[in-house]
Amino acid sequence: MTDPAAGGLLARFAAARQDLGRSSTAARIADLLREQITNGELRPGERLPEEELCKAAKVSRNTLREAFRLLAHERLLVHEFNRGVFVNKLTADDLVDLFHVRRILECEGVRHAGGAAPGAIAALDAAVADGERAAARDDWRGVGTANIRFHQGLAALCGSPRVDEMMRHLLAELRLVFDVMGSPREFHEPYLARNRELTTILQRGEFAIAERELRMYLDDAERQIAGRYREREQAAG
Amino acid sequence: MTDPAAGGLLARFAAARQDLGRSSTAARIADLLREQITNGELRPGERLPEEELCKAAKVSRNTLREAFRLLAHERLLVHEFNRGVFVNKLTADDLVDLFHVRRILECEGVRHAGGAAPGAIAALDAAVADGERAAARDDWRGVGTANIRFHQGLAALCGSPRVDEMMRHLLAELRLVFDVMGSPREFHEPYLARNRELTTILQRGEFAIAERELRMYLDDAERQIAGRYREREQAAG
DNA sequence: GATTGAAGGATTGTTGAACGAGAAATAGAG
DNA sequence: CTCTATTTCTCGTTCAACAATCCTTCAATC
Repeated sequence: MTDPAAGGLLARFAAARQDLGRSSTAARIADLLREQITNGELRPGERLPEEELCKAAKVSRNTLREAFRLLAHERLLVHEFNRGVFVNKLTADDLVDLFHVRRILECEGVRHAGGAAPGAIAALDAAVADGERAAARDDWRGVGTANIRFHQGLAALCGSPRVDEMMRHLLAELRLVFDVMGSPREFHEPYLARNRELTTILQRGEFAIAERELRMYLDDAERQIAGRYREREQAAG
Repeated sequence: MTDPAAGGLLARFAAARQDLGRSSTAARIADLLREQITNGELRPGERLPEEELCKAAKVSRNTLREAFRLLAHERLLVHEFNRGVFVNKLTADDLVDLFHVRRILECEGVRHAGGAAPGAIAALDAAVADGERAAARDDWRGVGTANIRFHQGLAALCGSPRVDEMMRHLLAELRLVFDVMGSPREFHEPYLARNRELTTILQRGEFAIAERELRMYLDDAERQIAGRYREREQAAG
């Protein structure tokens, strides 16, 4: 095909062509489902009946099943043999593990931020600035989205496509938890300033300090979410 | 269903029952394909034609497609829209990234091995012993399998199900590389002693030393594989 | 020789109908 | 209430069909 040594115009043209509507219906349905899960329309524990969903989506049941398989690997759906497919419902253990792996990946990124690609720290700054702008116009969903981008950017300091993908999955799973957190404002607001502070420390090249700060931040966030989880489970009886 | 507080006999029975033939045909076909990929019968770059494969496996094409979707998330297969499904072929960049992420996960495990679950270091010892036994009877495939178990065990020192899964995928991908490594004996033999040494250091509780040793080990392994890769690509012209 | 365009064949992606198996719900008896 | 049997629902799979796309081959032109 395209000679990899040819760089420039031809390589860019080929790459751009690759993106033009070249996705399967199954992938598109998976995107749709992912969107509904992460924006809260499909809730944790909810069952996804094939017949209903394929009619609503106007696709065949086989195609829907392929989409389900695509989403199962992101842990957004849980496939239970002969019982159907459910939106994943995180347990307290899941939460502990999620934060554990976040610590591994995000702290690794921060620890080695000195060797990160040129624009990686600038991207953090941009995410924080976007969050601040969204807060200024009371767009708390936008703040949440910028926050997610910020954390994706911390792991991206590792400069590893596989780490990036793992982090995407972790953050998608974490999105399932926002359900229990109540007001987006109340949840996200305190972290805006902390994101700004972390970014400033990183820009100063104080990576060990940044790592320490990030650990405390993640500990606090975990404690907060776990606390709400416990309340929720007690309220459910 | 089973009361989670009921522990003991009933919980163990329910868990065992969960494993009894409760997998779909799609999952079973995926297992079969995974086995063929990891033992070298299906080679990197090879295309998997649906019509042929579904006839050979005696399943319907829809079921085979579901199996493909299941394997794509492990990066063992690459799904190219409208062109078919291929056994993944690792690039030199993939190799660098694989070792990068291995360093993150395995070194994290070793660094914090002091807090690992009680049997975790014993499991490393068992894997090394199995490798030594396999070598003694000239079973070099068995040595390779024990080596993989050893590395899975290093990451398992983290005590995280998500890390375990990530590591499983990394090691499965790495299996794709063994194709280029020639003689299993030549490849695996030097690492037997190093696995034994690493385990001994861990058993002595010298975790920082173990981490240093593991980094050198992974650097050496990476250099070796990358060298063979370059040779192979030059030989291919 | 190289390049382009057209045609044909192969295969992928999707659809819909059908059927069997397993789980869940319901009904009836003690 | 518990237990058992039956019914209903839906999941998992199969099959056949068709449209769309890709790949290969061939012919024409420079």
